[in-house]
Amino acid sequence: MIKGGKPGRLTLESAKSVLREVGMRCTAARIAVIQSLDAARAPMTPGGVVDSLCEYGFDKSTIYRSLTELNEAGLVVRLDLGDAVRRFELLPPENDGASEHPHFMCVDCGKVVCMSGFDVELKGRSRKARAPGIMSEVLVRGHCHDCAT
Amino acid sequence: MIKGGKPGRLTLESAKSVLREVGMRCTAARIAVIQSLDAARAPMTPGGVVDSLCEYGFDKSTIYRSLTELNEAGLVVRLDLGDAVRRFELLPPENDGASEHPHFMCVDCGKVVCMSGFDVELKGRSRKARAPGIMSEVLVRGHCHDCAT
DNA sequence: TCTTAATTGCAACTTAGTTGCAAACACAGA
DNA sequence: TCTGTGTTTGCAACTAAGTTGCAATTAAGA
Ligand SMILES: [Mn+2]
Ligand SMILES: [Mn+2]
Ligand SMILES: [Zn+2]
Ligand SMILES: [Zn+2]
Repeated sequence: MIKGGKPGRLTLESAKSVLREVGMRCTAARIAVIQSLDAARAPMTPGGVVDSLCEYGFDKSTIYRSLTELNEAGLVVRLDLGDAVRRFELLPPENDGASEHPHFMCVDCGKVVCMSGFDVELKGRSRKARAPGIMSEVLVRGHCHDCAT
Repeated sequence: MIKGGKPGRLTLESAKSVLREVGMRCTAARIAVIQSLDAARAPMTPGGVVDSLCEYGFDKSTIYRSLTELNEAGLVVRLDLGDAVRRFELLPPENDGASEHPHFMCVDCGKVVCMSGFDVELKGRSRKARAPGIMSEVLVRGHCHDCAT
């Protein structure tokens, strides 16, 4: 439970404790990356994180490395949302696996939405249709309400 | 209806007629791209097409341009399958829209499978859950049967 | 405070994809 | 079949994202 933070905003202290919990050193770059991801309402591209933090003097290689490390540590998920760019999303604290959810991306405006309230069902049209594997992540592309005519 | 071709293989003549139907000139590069996509059993990355055709002397810029043009002409769909690489897939002749289907990509081995026999249903967990837009393309990621332990 | 391994900034590098332009080409019409 | 014209190509140079090696800096435990 985070105290003193605005809703949806990690405090400096909670960002630090989240790093310590996974055995990573608390560095300015990692904290900045976590806070940048936390401030965003949708998954961010690496370039977006770089843009948002380079102006504070962080190097792009540091940011790329931080994103990779945070992902390997399980604090951040790396999403492949299908516009030829990777995106990173900060997992909620005490992630119990329930945070997996489909994502929607608008093919017109590029907007990405977390479909946290949705389940996905794949149904074979014929009896013999067999799924090619075990589903772990779903991406839906289409036209968002703003872009649908 | 194509005559004289092996199943699933476009003849030279049918590749040409497909180009003429959409008002494009029949050039060696475009025919080669169409045949390369046709020979593949799964959507191809631009790099894959480049690799398969560069050795015959085609330039990579020509191949990239051909893929874009074939896509704009509606002969080829461009899929964004979520590994930060675009893929291209030749549409079947007399495409009636029924060729839209979900795709599966294995997060371990990268294999891509066309899930032509499947429908996707998105169900909101609560009554108020509203889809963020109109679904047009679905990608499922996961572990294929070969890679699942 | 000191020590040491982890992390950073930098600059050079890699690789996919794009672009401008002159030469080559497809094809409609003669 | 030949020709004229607009289209397409190959080339080489370029752009932009992401990666890498390494010396300098820093976090954190002793
Ligand atoms: Mn999400
Ligand atoms: Mn397909
Ligand atoms: Zn939109
Ligand atoms: Zn696999």
